[in-house]
Amino acid sequence: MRISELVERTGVPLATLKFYLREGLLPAGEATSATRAEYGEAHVRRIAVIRALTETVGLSVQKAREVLALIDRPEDDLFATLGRAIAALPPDVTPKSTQDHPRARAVLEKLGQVYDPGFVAVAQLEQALAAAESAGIPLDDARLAVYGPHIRAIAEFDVDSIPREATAAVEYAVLGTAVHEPVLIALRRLAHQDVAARRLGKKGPDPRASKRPPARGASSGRSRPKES
Amino acid sequence: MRISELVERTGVPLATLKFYLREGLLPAGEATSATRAEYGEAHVRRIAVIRALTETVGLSVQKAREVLALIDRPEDDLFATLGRAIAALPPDVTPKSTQDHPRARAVLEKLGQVYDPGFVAVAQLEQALAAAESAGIPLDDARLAVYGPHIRAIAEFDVDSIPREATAAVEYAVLGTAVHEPVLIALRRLAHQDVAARRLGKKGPDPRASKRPPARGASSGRSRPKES
DNA sequence: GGGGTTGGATACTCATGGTATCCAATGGTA
DNA sequence: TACCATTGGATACCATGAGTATCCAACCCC
Repeated sequence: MRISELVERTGVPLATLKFYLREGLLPAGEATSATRAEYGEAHVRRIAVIRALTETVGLSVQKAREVLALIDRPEDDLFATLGRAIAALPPDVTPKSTQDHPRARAVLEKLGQVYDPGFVAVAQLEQALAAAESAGIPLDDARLAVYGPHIRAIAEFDVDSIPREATAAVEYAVLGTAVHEPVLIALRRLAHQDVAARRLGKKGPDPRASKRPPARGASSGRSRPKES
Repeated sequence: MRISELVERTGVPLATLKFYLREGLLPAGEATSATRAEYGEAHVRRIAVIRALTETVGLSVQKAREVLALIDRPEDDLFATLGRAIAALPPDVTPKSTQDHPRARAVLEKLGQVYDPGFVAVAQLEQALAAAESAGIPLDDARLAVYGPHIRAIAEFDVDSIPREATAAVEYAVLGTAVHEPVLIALRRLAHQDVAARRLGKKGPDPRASKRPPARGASSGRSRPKES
């Protein structure tokens, strides 16, 4: 298909597609002449991934390019590739990687995970812990004892669901890590609202008591208050 | 203390503090004369929160101001305030709020939570689900069955740990929601790496052996769920 | 064979998030 | 009391990022 059809199919403006082409996010179509190139379904999909990465995951064009490059030319080592992908994900961490990450180390030790300062995610965790601390809400042991196992269970499912085949595995792992984060965050926010509504005696026709009803399939509440 | 001391204490440049003052993120000090104002510990803390919100949580100055305003002048309704805070958190969602959110609705129904299109977080979830889908990794039932309960358990702990006292509750809830998100994300990334190392035979930047037994609740690695 | 796409290059715009200058009033110190 | 560095406040400036818009010349298809 021609580029104008890509515009129609994806809803992305022509100028923006040209920008993605320029920036190397979107591979060029197959040139059929000096002024014509042929694009395929792969381009449509790629554009959707670009938008997902930039708009929803919140990556800069630069970071999105790095992630896409990992998918396009996966290193043989899934583990290292995953590490590189994580380095491209927010929050950006200042490359003082040589330094010690005391909070992260303490947390990882409590979780029984290896502390390796070479992991970018360790620096990200350190930064997040420091931020929580300076906001006056440090991650105490009780909270960690809750967060740790639940997050680990999620991560185990994630890793188990990675396909075996090497190329697919990289793409699945990299995109899955990035793209499910906003889902988890949104689920937590909604759960907060749902739990808060039930616990804190919500106004409205839901005078349910403080005990949590079965989480799955147990609908029956309705009409939760809306914010603004 | 004078502003120069704030600079020392926080490490934030004077020009930047003036910028925060201008933008209304940081309240003015108590003026003692036309060219002198007194700042206190509260200002030091506020600056730390501003940095946490902008650098780690990734809020724009505009959004950070909204969140801080909620903390400074909490509405009487914790629930509504929390909703407003969530609306300031990324990802930014296009305000087509009237519209239907089919994916989010389906997910919430499966979780037994109420679907209320008025929640900003519902639109955020819809966007995240759509992004996952277009990246080729939709949230299938099996994954939801894992994510849902674990996230809910986390959310229940979060809500239970909100202090009773009204003013403190708002600050705690708002900052806690925002500031623990990067922690959870970092924990998941590290858990991915840890689980992957154990499952797939580790070869990271650190050749240290993985001597720990298969961690909690682990089923050994099969793979292949992928149903995209 | 001519008008409407293209590809490719270049230039421009807009919003953010700071920085830097300038100024005039201080006010602590000598 | 003189004086100069420090403030607050206002305004101007700058760098980056993410597109947008324009041009142009080569095409293609009708």
